[in-house]
Amino acid sequence: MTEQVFNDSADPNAMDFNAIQEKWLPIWDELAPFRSGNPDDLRPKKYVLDMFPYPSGDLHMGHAEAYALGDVIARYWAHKGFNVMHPIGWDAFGLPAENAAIKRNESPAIWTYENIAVQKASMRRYACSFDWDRVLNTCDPQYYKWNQWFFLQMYKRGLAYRKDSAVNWCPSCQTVLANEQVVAGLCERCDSPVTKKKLNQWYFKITDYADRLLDDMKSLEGQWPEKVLQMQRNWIGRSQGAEVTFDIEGLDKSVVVYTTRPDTLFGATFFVVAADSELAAELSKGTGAEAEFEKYLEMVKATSDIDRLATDRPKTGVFLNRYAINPVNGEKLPIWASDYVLADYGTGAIMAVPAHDQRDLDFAKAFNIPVRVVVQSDTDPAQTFVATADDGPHVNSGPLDGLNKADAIAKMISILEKDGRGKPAKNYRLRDWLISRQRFWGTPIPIIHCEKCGEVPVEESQLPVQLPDAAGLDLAPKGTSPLGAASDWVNVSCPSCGGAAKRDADTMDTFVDSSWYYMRYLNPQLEDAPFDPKQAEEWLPIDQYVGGVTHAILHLLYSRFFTKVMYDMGMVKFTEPFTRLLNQGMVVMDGSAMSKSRGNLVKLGDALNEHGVDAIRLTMVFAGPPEDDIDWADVSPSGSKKFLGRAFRLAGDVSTPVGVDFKTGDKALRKATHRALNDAQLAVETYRFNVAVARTMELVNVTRKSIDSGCGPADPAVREATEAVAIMLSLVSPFTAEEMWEKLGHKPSVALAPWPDVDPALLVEDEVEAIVQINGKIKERIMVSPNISENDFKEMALALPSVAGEISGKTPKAIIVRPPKLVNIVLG
RNA sequence: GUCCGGGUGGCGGAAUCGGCAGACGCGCUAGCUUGAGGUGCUAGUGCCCGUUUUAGGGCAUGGGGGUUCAAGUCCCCCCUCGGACACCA
Repeated sequence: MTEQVFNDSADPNAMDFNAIQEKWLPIWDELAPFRSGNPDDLRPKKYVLDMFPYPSGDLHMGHAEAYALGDVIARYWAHKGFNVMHPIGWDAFGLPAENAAIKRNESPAIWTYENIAVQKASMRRYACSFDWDRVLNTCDPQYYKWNQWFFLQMYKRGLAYRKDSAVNWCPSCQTVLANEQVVAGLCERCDSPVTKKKLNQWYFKITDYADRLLDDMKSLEGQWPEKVLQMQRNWIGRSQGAEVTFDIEGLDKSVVVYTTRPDTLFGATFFVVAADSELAAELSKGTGAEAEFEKYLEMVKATSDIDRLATDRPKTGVFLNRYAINPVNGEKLPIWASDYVLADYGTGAIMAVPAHDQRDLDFAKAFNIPVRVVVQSDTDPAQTFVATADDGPHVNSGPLDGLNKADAIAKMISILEKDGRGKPAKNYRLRDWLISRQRFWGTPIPIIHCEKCGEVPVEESQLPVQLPDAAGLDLAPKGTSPLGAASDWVNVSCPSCGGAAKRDADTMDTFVDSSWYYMRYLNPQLEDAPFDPKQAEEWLPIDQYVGGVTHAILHLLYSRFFTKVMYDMGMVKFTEPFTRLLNQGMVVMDGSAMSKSRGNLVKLGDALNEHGVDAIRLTMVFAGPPEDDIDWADVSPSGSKKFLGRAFRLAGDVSTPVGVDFKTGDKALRKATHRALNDAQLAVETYRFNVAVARTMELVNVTRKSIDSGCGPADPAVREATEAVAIMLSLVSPFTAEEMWEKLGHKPSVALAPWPDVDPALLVEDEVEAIVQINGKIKERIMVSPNISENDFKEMALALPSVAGEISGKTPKAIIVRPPKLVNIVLG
């Protein structure tokens, strides 16, 4: 409301941002400058993609930053003559819609489509350069049909399977979670402590692709943030080592362990099996230790995941009254059960080498188990209780004595292989992707369970398996899918035998939806395939992906997996979906994340009402490097607005007609213009958008000076500069740029104006400032030709009176000459 | 604990190769414009010392060391902040 009071409507050069927003939006709707589907379009293609939003309420400041940055890139490539595809859609399945539906007692679809409409209107207002002909919603049956289709292809290829397993269970959401959705023992969505539950669930076999997911990252190096690559590497967690087979004393059975340090086998002094493994139960039988073991196991089961993850948790365990035989020296190693060994990693059993593994040492200390050093080092783990992991000569290790780590590992593996007691092995942290969810608002799993025939896939011709009407269904979380109660829907006849059967009532993890959505944008309406392979060949892979780092593992890993599966199916010819990735930072307030509860929430709508779309976009882009967080307390939208006014006023001052020959214009201003264009394009291409804006500001400043106290408004160079400003500014603040473009006498839209060619001749300076140093201290500044010869430069420096005076009598020790930048005379 | 990033004025941040540290902006100060200003414009603004008109000098990119004619940039050690992972054998 302050706006009306201070709105300077008397000044004909002032901009009323509300008016120009209202003016241009309908014109842009009409012109659709970012439509990318024209088959006759011969421009080379670029695919720029922003991560699609989840439709929970209106857009917020975070969206505003991400979309401003994506827009700079998309608009830039359009100016550079590319046919840019920049689509948007909605990640529309998921829990918030379902929770809202429960609260409002209506279908999740209503809430979802309402929010989509709100967000879509905000995106239009925000001048996002989206291609509105390509929109998709993942909750539309035309979309999720293809989730089901992909599921069936996975199933055919043995990549979708069901198994019984202790899965992560969120007691609050009442559904299972993928490993990736458990953060520090808590549910990613609601922060409730996650528990374990034995369930039969569907998985995608992402572990089959572990090596490729890891190795193919080579091609992403330098294109993706190193941080994201590192996180994915850690998540996949490949390790190299060996499997070693131990016999069990008194049992006709052997147990295999996985170790990364087979070279320390002579240092093993005990043996541990995961307390919650089948193996532990089996080994404890008939030893007299069963009762002890059962008691311990109960305790372990009662321990929550967060407690298990506590850093300094003391080691616990129970001796099973059994011994494993060390295959290299025949020693008897006591077998313990403990929860520090995980049942689902490696083989669930380990050889314990306390001298060289901290966890084993902690355990040995707790239970008074001997420590035997087999790799020499300065400190003694038995005394310091710090395990040594350094390289060094092996001792107490028979044939390995004297060898270093690498040689000892190789030798031990060859010894074990010869005896048939072991072999090289790899292990991964990555687990298969659990995709079943016990909730309503998701893609139904296209499987029918028949008592006679088992699991029967739905015929492809019968897809989509549509969600039933939510009306009459109880969506409240209760541990089993609400779909199970939709009797008309769930009861079907078996496609195989025709007998009574039931649909699988679970729905898919919504990350399935987002694993391939970027391909659907090619033909969102296509009916007989997920996408047109010809279009895929033209547009994919994505040239530039923009989104938050929160998806560093989940979405980006799953998408890479899907792409590789599609490659194997012959559907696409590339193996990585996202060629370049930009992770924008967050918008925070006073150092912490904005939230209603903290009371530091800035509403995007309020910010736009107060400062206008252009100023907010400019503020987002100019605040700093895109990867860094923006603290809204540190930035100045009113400063942005002021600059936009300055830029806009240039257009009003230009007095030459459209088409005037720039070549006759003021040379200094022309140079500034071409320098700015050159620097800005380089900056945009290297994600230094804030620097591109700074160069635009500089050009505005020198143009102002030229008009007021230089060549004057009638000089053609002023038009050239102002047109360049309009085009550079259109990346960030399209309304102002469009208004300038019109004032300059051009037809809309400035978005379609080609980026002016930079004249290399104008980038060359006639004279540059050089510095003359004596002993590294600046003495003089002189103007020299940029291609001055080394000798001329040196002579010129030495001839300077002040320099000559200082040298007089002394012989310089060295004269460093770097034309045309500096001369450094070292007197010593 | 392990692995990644960072640390530059009062603030956000610039700085292809090692070559003028602090671009651009915010804020601040003074002045002009204005009935008024939260507008516009002009000038100034890293820190310290010095300068009656006449002026220059020193110190500065978390700290310490090193390489170099020359270091924000390269090397070593340390401090510190942030993020990710966290019993993965």
